[in-house]
Amino acid sequence: MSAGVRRAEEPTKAERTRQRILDSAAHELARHGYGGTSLRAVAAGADLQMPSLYFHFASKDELVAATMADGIESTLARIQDTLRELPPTASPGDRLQAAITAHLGAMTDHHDHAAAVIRMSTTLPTALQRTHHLNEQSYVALWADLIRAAQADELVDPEVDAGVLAGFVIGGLNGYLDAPPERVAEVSTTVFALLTAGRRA
Amino acid sequence: MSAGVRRAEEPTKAERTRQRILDSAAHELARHGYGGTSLRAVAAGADLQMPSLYFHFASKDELVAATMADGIESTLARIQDTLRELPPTASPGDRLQAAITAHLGAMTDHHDHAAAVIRMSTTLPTALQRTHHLNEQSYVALWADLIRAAQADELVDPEVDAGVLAGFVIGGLNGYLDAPPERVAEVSTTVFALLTAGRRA
Amino acid sequence: MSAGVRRAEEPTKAERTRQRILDSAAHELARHGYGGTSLRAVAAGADLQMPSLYFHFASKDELVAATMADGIESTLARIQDTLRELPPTASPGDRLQAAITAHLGAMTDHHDHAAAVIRMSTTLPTALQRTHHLNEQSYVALWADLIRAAQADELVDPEVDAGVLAGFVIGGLNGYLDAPPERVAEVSTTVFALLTAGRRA
Amino acid sequence: MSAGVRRAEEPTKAERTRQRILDSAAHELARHGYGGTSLRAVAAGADLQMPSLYFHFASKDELVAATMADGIESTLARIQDTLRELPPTASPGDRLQAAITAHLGAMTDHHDHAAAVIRMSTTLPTALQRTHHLNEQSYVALWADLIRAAQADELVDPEVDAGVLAGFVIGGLNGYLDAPPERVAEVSTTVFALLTAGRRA
DNA sequence: AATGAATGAGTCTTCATTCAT
DNA sequence: TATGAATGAAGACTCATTCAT
Repeated sequence: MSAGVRRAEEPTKAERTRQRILDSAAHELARHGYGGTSLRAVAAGADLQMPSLYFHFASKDELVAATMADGIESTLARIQDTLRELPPTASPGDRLQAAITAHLGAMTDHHDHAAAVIRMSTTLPTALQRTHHLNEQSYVALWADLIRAAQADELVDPEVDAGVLAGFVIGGLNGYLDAPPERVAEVSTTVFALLTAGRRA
Repeated sequence: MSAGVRRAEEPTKAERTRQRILDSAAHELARHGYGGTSLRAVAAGADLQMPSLYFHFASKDELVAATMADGIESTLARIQDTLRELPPTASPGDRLQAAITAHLGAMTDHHDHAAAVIRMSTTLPTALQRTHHLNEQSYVALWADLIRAAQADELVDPEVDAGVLAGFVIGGLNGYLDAPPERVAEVSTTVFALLTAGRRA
Repeated sequence: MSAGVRRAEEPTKAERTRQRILDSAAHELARHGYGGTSLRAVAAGADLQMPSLYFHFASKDELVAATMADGIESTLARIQDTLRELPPTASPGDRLQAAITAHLGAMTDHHDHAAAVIRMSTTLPTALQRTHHLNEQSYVALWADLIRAAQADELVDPEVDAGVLAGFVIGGLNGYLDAPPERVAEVSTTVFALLTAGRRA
Repeated sequence: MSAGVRRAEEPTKAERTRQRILDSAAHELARHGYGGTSLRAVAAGADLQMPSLYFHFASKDELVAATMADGIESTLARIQDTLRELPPTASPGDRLQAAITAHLGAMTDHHDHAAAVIRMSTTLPTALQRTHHLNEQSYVALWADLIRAAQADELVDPEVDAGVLAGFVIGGLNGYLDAPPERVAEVSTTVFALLTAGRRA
């Protein structure tokens, strides 16, 4: 305790515990879904007794909501950071390719958090569904924008509906959730080739 | 009943009840996952008391396994029937297009059964995972074959790995699980266009 | 059914089934007690479906009562037959020794039936306790008579209360319920020697 | 509580609850056997709700095992304490007599605990049988030693097998489980007289 | 004489949650 | 900041029993 000066970078003990809980929750939720995840297991994974969770989260649903937010935000942030770091000269195609790689990378790097979001989605209690849908839609919108830019560039077939295609691509990519990290490059290339097939080498 | 001859088409009372249970189970499992599905709810959906389930299935796991088998088989059968009914002159492209439509059609027609299979997969207890994985693999193999035939015909880019692509397509299509039936045609066209983009109009 | 003449010695099909049920019930009751015995197991042991028991017995309690009566009666009958078959010249000591051997013999020959009676006694529902106690008392009385006769003959210490001793002997003998048949003779001799120790070789 | 020093004599709240549960379990098990004892009844007898039992015992079997251990240990301890407190000058006969009285006393003082052990023994699930058998054998061995000492002293007929006799005596004594306390003296005398009949006044 | 189908009450057990400490 | 002790509701599953066949 020792009344030290607290820097922003040094997380509180409470904050560290909270993160351990979120990690454990993601781990369990990814594997057992909402209904199959018990707080006992979450607590055990965070080296805590069950009631201690209530110091950090008011209820199971609040914990689940926080876990999902954590997962979505980190994936979104990753893609946005990746795009932002591209040189201004990057073409729509470069941006699309980078997004694909970033999405696959997020899935392998934060496997449990991504998996929790993807797999729990439909088994959520109605209270949590609404929030999830909004998040999902804004993510689809991000991809639709990327695709539209590529279509404007004639890199992707302009006939295809960008929204439909965005949903298809996200669903397809999510199928590689459990793929080993070393296949990321291959999948990324394959998917990009598919989207841009027959146009500009 | 009175000593009548039983035709194959007249299901037993037990068979009818069993099917009601499977339908109800699919409904619940699709919405709440394995861990979130209670036998009480399944029974209620089949107009039965909970213990009556045990006359037809020995345990929750056996019921879930039967539900999954039901779902997979009906989708597989649908695709295979569709392909079989195509004229012998049908090209690999026709077959691929027909499969896409059949998959989407199965998802909308047997929504709950398909959804149960797709959504439960990862939250299954380990005992049931094995069976599921085998089914899944044989389904992926079916699609890989369709794709390879199209590649031989130069309709799909031969550079792309057929297995990877099959997984991607299935994942992408499954994303339309909840899409309204009237969009099936649009999605089907879009996906086919995507796969064959830039080749033979 | 073939309208045959029925002799007293040829048991009806129903009678045979009933006996199979009683045997199976004794087997289960001896091993699991009243509360631990399920009718399903009893039926299985008699090669029947559970509801079929109700054709022969109106309820679980009636079946249990019949099983106990069966067990007690057969043991009582065995001892009485043994005593009756002794020559009129048999001494009280001979009769006592014969009874001991008969009791031990009944326990090994009709092991399950004897065990059911002995072990279930205290775990019975109150409705059945009464009947059991009456049977028990008349059995103790039989032994008290045998002991009193031996005391009159100065073969057993006349100072000892015959009732107390009868209870002790029965309890002691019942402890050998699971003893292997080949030890019957040894136990029988030991017990008789104990009762008559120091008197008339 | 207020930061007090905990003495060994002051049992924890948990320890007190645990003992109440054990007492209630003994009460129920003695009357209804393993299969007939419901945790609901045990909890009620301990002024608890059923699930609260699981804070103290992980399962029904663990509770039953603890109850049996409790019963056996307390009886064993009682006899051993009694023997230890005898003056060094006590003869084998004195020791045997004291053991008989101690066994009967334990049965009346800790009636339920003793009865639970005695009556449940045979209806136990196989998992618990093993432990019980070991306890039983060491108890028989204790008695066999006492008897052998008395035989060496010619107080008990040396011809008789000490092991067989020990089993017989324990079984016989256990028959008095439900005897009223005021008969303990009479039974004790009777049994001792029986064992030593015809020898040394 | 026996069974197939079903059920209400009850089994053991786990759940999310509370609250005093 | 965390835990020890407890609980009401619900979980899957088994029970004895019924009744039409």
